[in-house]
Amino acid sequence: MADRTGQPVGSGGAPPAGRRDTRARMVVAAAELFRERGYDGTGCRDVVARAHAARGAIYHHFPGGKTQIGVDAARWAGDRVAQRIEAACADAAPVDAVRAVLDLAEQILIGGGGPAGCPVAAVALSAEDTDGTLRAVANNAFDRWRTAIAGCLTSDGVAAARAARFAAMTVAAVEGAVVLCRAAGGIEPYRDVRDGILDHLDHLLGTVTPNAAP
Amino acid sequence: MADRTGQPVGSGGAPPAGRRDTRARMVVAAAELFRERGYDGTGCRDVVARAHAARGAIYHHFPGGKTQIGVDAARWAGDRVAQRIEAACADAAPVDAVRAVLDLAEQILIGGGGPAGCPVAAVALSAEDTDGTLRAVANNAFDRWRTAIAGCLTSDGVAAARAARFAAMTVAAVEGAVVLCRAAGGIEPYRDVRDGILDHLDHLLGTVTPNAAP
DNA sequence: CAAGCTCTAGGACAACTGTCCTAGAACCTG
DNA sequence: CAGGTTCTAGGACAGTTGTCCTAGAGCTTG
Repeated sequence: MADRTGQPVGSGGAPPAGRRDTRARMVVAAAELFRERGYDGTGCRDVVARAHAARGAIYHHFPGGKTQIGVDAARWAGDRVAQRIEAACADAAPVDAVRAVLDLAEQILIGGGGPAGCPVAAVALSAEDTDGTLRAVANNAFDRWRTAIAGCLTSDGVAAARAARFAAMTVAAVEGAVVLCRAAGGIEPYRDVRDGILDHLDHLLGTVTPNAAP
Repeated sequence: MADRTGQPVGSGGAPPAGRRDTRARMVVAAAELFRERGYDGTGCRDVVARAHAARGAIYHHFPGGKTQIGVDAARWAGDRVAQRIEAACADAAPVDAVRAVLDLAEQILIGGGGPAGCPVAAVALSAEDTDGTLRAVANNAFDRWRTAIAGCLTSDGVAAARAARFAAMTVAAVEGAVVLCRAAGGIEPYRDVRDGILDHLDHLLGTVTPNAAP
């Protein structure tokens, strides 16, 4: 809803739309649309419309066409989430860090008014990506997320292989919960998935947290 | 590759394609294509081409158009998987049942030559599904899968709420692993996810299986 | 003010989409 | 074989898509 400078994307009803940050607005708009409607379900015209840009801006700012928009949007969204995960994992004990990551996921991917979705997953599932350009970007993001979570656990004494498995499972479960929540039309499936992950974390760390019912 | 009667879909190079099972062939072809290219990435013409059918067959057999093809394909694929999960959960101890489910997932969703994919998830992520018809079918399938897995655990003494969380987490993790494997272009992410789930299962059941390295 | 560059604005185009339509082949029933 | 039903075959159509293009607005520098 707000781009990286913090200013609103569309300042009111019908903004003049003639500033120099068109490219950045398009990246944000594309990430939002991919989240909502998927990569194949989003047209270049949808992107420029939401970004209040002109169609000519597409090939001026993104000579690589739709693919490059996908690359940039997935990279932007993936980096943004990675930074927040890394921040959450840097200065907290594993239990709190994972809890923060799960809250982050609920806030970014599941909740937020509209239906659940993830721009990185959307780009990874693109049908036209024959050369794997888009998938590579998505893979990079997933990798960063996993690495951050795993690192948080190993620094607390969990064995590296076990931490890697937990991190992979957590990222996969969250991405899968997006699909389940889409299908269910609500947030409930995520709640179960999140609590299941926390069950596992409790066992991993050998602690028992109060709000995990038997 | 083979339809529900067991006979090959296309008996050789260019079959005469004039039998009466056109509808069933189209459902199978649609499920395959949705798995490979997603719902929005698959055209009606792709479906009839793979099913060796004529374009007129679309609205003859599916008066509801593409949406109905999606409904039938997701229902068919979802039921098929549900039956196999239920069978695996009916006659085995939880450890073996979950292991069988995970092997099933690897075989159906992740492996199989081409890229990872799931027709049910593809239908759930459709962009045009404004009235929720497609999502309802997908939700139904996910629900059956979860219920079967959870039931297997509760019948072995695991508390119902905990079993439900584990089942939700397992289904979500597998669906998410499909996305991770798409992005990675290989099966490796799934291996970690699967072993993470088995770690959790070991703890849930209080056993220690030999091939789960620390 | 003049020249030059960056960027917006939207027309044009071929390819493709879902949908509907009519013709005729194939089959079943009498 | 006649009559009717079921299904295949593909043409037609309006709408959309990604892409490329030219025209000009707006800013920056001399």
